[in-house]
Amino acid sequence: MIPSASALLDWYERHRRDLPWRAPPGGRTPPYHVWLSEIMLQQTTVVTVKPYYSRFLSRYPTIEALAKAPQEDVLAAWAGLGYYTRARNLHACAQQIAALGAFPSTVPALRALPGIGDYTARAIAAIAFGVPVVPVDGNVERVTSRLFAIDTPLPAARRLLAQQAAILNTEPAAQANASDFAQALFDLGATICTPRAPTCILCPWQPRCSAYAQGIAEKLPVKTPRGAKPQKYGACFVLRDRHGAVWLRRRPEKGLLAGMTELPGTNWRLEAWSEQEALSHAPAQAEWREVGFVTHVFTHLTLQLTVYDAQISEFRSHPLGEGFSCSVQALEAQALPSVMRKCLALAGLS
DNA sequence: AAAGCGTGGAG
DNA sequence: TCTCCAAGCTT
Repeated sequence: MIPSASALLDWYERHRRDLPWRAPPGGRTPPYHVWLSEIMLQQTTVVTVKPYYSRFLSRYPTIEALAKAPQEDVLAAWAGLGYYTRARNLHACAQQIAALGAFPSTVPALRALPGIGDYTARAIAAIAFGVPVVPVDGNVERVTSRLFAIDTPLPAARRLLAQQAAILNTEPAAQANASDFAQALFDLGATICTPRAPTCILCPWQPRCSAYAQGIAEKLPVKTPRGAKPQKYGACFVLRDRHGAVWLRRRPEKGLLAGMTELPGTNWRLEAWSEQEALSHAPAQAEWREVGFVTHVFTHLTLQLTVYDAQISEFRSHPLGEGFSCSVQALEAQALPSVMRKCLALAGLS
């Protein structure tokens, strides 16, 4: 039996979350805002996104303003949010859309843009343009797996769950209210059909939920466990001149933290570095002092950095490698990822 | 198509 | 401390 779309829409009308990128009932969020929020929300919580979203919109009120901005500035505005390829794709995407002259409104046209995959294309189409499609994100996968009691483990079950989710969309009420229906599914997953301890008592779809009937809602969806992440080691150097400025450099255009600003340092490897070996990678000869360690967990590795600091009189009187000088006041505007901000904080900066 | 790609918060 | 998680995309 197909759960009733109108039951969900009624529930949504009463319990919808008030979010910065969500228009009041009856209103419509501009596609630029929908798109920006969707990119920021990829693998990122609402609480984390909120301050970034409002800051980003004040800085780039229109997609044209974003398109014209230097990539460095966009990365700086994104610093701390993670998954920095999103920011690079966002910028490239803004330029493509600005060149088009209008925001694409169909799933295939959206899908062709950088940083927009199957999920995001459907989300923008449904939310901003009312196209009757269901965006299948983690919320919808969870809701669907419980509704139909699908215990095939993710990510193998992804296609099956997408097919089942499409069944939800066969009702006229769902198709006629595509924007609300999509967001209602998100809210159901975020507030009722939660990963742990779902509140099935309050769920508008509880009478039709197969997992609830079997008492296995909390066990779904099943996920294949992932392997342990390797531990890596590195060292970085906080070099200051007598004016207090810091020596920084830009990371390579590909790979981890691509294009972001960093402290100069060693590469990151599985084997720990001896002090002597680490210091041979220092940006200058100086009296280096070990400040301490920073541990940072990335998606696929754990990194331990040894932080050294030293002071010299003038940067230009030393043979420094690639890099640039940055005043302490200007650090905030740099595209410094969180791991680097931790290192700077340990050395007493920022 | 499996792996790479950030971060901070909750339990 | 540790594991899992949050509106996934790209190669």
